[in-house]
Amino acid sequence: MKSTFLREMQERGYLNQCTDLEKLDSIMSNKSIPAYIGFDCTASSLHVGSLLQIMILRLLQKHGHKPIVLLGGGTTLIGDPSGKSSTRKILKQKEIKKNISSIKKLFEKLLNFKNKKIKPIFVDNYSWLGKLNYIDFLRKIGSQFTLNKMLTFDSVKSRLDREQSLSYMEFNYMILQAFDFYKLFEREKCLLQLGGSDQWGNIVNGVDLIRRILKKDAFGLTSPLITLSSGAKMGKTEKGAVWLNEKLFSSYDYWQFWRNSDDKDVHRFLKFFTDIKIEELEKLKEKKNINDLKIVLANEATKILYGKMKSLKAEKTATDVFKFGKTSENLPSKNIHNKDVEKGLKILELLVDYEIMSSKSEARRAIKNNGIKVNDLLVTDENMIINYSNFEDKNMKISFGKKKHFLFKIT
RNA sequence: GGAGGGGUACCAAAGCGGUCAAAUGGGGCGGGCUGUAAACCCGUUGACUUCGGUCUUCGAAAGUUCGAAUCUUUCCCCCUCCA
Repeated sequence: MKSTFLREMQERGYLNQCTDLEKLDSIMSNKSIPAYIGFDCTASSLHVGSLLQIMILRLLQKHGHKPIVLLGGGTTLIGDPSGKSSTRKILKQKEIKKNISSIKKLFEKLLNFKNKKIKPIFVDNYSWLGKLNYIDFLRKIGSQFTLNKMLTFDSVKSRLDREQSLSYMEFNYMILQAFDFYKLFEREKCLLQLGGSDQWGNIVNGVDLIRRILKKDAFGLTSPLITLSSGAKMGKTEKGAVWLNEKLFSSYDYWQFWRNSDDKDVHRFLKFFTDIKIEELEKLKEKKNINDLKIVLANEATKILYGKMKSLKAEKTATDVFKFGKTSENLPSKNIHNKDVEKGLKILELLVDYEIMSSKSEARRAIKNNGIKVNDLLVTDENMIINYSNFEDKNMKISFGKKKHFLFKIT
């Protein structure tokens, strides 16, 4: 492969399927092109499930191509049926707008805005989808799609095969996404759409549409679906989704997320989710054992999202807590009122009130199972009262299990 | 439209008048071992509790009964076969 972008895509394992790899290679090796990835705006942030796509956008920039970030304000109103077994709840337009602006901020952290030539373009497909005239659209675009073909696409077929209902609205999703590509091709000369392998059908439809109407070549490229070695989908933990937003998922937890990767996932993840060069990775693999590589992974991944400072801080906190068993200032902290401490607070109430446990029953259970520690001392009595004597320097550490630690500070 | 089958906890699935807050498996959580891993082992998995119990749950509502996840009626939803 001649194109440096495609070569690195392949080396890093981002490459799954391409509509015409050879031709794309010859184009990309000759000039800089705009390429786009669409993102759903169903939540106020993206989670690690979308991280691979973000890494690909970064890679585009690294090799001198211009990324277009499509935030699907229009398509999110419809809901992509790909890979879903049932219709999702449909969001209000207002929420989607809010989500878009919040997701945009995330990209501002992750992409390069300094170099004018490759500065990302943000587009919201509502700006064209929202204005469509139904009849015109059917005549111009709808006529290019045959039902025969649409019914063969996985996203449609799997729903029908399993006799799960698929609304006419959702059925139209792929046409809208195809239309997006067509629009971006016209407006921004966007030659390439990237996406996860579940987007293949949608992407191919766009490529076809451009060929039919404009008689021009466009390309589609998908990345593999990343799963954990356990087979689970990436990005869900006991805390819920691993969000790429510090308000929803702290940088310390984010660091921990990577640190706790399965051995079998570490090498892949280093390639997928860090900026470390492939050759350097090979050397690292020889130098470090798997457990230390996890620290490298956590550091590098956290660095990309939250910067070097926060990454170092998270590592230091982790070393303090896990290696030295110390209480670290940087643990997730909770403020506790002076008057509560003065009165004395039952441990059960404290655990529930400060959202470490979701109910008193759960808290009781945790204590019974030796899961709760106050300042590293096992709590054996569920009626224990927390007061000043538990604080040292206005600080108290409460631990649930071996990994979840919280620092309580008196205010 | 006709004939059957079914909706049970996070998921799958048993129970088919009391002993059912509901077997079993998966998942989750905690403990042990370890490397903050995997595998394995143990415990736990509705809420509240003065630890005696109490309250709310088996698609929804009404009923029969001393007593219902279990029986009856109506309604909603899903599946299979026929048209």
